[in-house]
Amino acid sequence: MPEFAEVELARRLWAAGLSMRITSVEAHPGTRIFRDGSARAIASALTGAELLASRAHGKRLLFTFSPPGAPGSSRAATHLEVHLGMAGRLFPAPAGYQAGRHDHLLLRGRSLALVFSDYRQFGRLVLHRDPDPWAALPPQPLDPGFNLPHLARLTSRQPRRALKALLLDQAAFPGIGNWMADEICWRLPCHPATPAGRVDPALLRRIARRVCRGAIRHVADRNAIRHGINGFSPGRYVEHVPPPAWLFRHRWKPGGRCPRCGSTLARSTIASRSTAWCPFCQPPQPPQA
DNA sequence: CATCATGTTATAAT
DNA sequence: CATTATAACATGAT
Repeated sequence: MPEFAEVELARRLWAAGLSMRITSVEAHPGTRIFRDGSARAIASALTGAELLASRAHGKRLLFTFSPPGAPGSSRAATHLEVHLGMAGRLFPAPAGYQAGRHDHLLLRGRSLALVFSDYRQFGRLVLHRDPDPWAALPPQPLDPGFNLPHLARLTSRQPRRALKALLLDQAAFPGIGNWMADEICWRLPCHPATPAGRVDPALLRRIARRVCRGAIRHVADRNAIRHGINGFSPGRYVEHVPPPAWLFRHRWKPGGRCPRCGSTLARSTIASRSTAWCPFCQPPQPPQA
């Protein structure tokens, strides 16, 4: 499920445990979540550690922990990288929370527990020992480096590539997923199969940034306020969603209509993902610049 | 029972 | 080599 804004929300929810010392760790071994390492290695690295920092980049999360034991220890910090896959969630829970069937990692502290839950197990947890495992990452849509020359490079690099495929490329648009990609295409407005070379890079930059900011406001900010850091209620995945003026609210409803012109939305598979668009606002474009 | 789902990756095909 | 399609992953909702 998680795209840019849901990932940011997940980061904020686990940030409820900042400066908390992990007294015990429960990690279900044998699930795919730990396929890049081992549940035991994570448990032993984090037991006794303190949560120092959290970062998010695109759909990825990085939580930094002190080395287990004394604060003055010379051992390097440990980083836990989290990817939520299609159905992963992070949430804070009461200290005595009992792990459910799909809760794969619990970090227990004195006052609360941090939980990673993922019923589909497409997510993953990876341990990093490097001082900076995120040394070189592409600019995100809201970063300063996401400027016009950068966008011009993205659209001209592979001019024949479908716009939607470019939007889903995490090296180009970190954090953009299936619903945000459709939202951006709809607002441009461009048919999702439009060749990237035909898209105005300045417009693409502006709309992508606008959709990201809106998603943060509607999905991360409001849910974080509602949950509160002491609320603990994991709640449903999305309680607050973008308003009805967004394509998001209509795209999967049978007979859903374009919020702008009222046309019945079209849908089919583009860039191997199911895609919705307005046939009137986003007519197909011939593959030529 | 069949289909689909806010994602990634390995592999095959073009 | 580069782009694109497909299958696989595990579970729940419709």
